[in-house]
Amino acid sequence: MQDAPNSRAFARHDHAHCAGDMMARAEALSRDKGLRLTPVRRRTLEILLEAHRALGAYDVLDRLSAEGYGNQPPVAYRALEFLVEQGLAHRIRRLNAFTACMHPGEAHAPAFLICRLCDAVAEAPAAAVRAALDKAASDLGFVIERSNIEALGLCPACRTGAAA
Amino acid sequence: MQDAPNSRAFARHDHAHCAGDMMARAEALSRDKGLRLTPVRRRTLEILLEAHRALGAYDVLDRLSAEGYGNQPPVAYRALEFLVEQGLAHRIRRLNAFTACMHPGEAHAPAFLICRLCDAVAEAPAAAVRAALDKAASDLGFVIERSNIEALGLCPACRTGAAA
DNA sequence: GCTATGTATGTTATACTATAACAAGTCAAG
DNA sequence: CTTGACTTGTTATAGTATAACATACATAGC
Ligand SMILES: [Zn+2]
Ligand SMILES: [Zn+2]
Ligand SMILES: [Zn+2]
Ligand SMILES: [Zn+2]
Repeated sequence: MQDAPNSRAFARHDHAHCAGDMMARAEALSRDKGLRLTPVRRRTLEILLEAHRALGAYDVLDRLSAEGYGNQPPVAYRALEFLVEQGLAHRIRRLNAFTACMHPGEAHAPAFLICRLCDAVAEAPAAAVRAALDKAASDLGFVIERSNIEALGLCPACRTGAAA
Repeated sequence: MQDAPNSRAFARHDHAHCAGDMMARAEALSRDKGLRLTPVRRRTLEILLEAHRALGAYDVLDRLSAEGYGNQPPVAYRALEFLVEQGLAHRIRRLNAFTACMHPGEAHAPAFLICRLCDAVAEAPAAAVRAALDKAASDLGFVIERSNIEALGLCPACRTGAAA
């Protein structure tokens, strides 16, 4: 059921462990905040974690419907929207896709690094980036509420492996 | 034919002058680089400049077709793609929209500040932001080729004018 | 218990965004 | 005037996202 992950977020790691850890954090977070991490929502998050790369809403929907959940777009979009709002997932606008957050709970304004060859998506720590952005905005009198910082390029593996 | 601009990029200015200036720059740039700034492409850029805010591809298409150009999506998408590739316009992914570049010719990695109330879009200087992003990427061994930096929030006018 | 209320899910239908593929026209070099 | 590169137009279709309504489920009062 699970695609072979073609991304390791730029570094080999014990993926089963990392996914399990994220789920545990998500459940703790839901308990603390009184959120309802229902079966569809939980399964959606698991799907994102298993894929370990950005998935389109319809990719998620395919998997959900194959497991007996609704098979219409709103089912996936609503679950994904919930996860994004709660900070458990992020939306990658450049890819029209979603990815599980790797630092749930920690307040963070992430930057995403997208490899154009292998489609890996890494969530880079971006406190400094966000600070610079806040500065640029406040110079114009603008107050930032949400931000999307996305970069396209080559991940370490693809950079050394291929010349394109 | 021209919408009342609801944005002034956060500052009053002589819009006719600013648009004319941008067109002049675009033509100079095209001459220098041997590009073909054809009627559709030129008109598309003018439309973006007149609107002075981000326009969807279909908004542009409506205007183009009303003026006798083709009325099918590829007409607009191709002209917009050309402008973006030549650095004469930018794509705002958060809005599925396009906006004329306010600094054509100058190498720049812009950040876009999008007001969620009045839809104004400002192109903020973001050299510092981009530098911080490059640093974050290189720490992970990632090489950035293109980036989208977009922020949603409140522009100065909407911040003082309304409490929402 | 039983109902009222809010929330979540399922479903239908449709709107919006984007591109593939091919045909026809334009332009400049040779 | 023919060739070849490029631009525009058109048809058709793919891909992304949401509105609106119906049903089911939970929890909290009564
Ligand atoms: Zn995150
Ligand atoms: Zn890669
Ligand atoms: Zn620009
Ligand atoms: Zn505003």
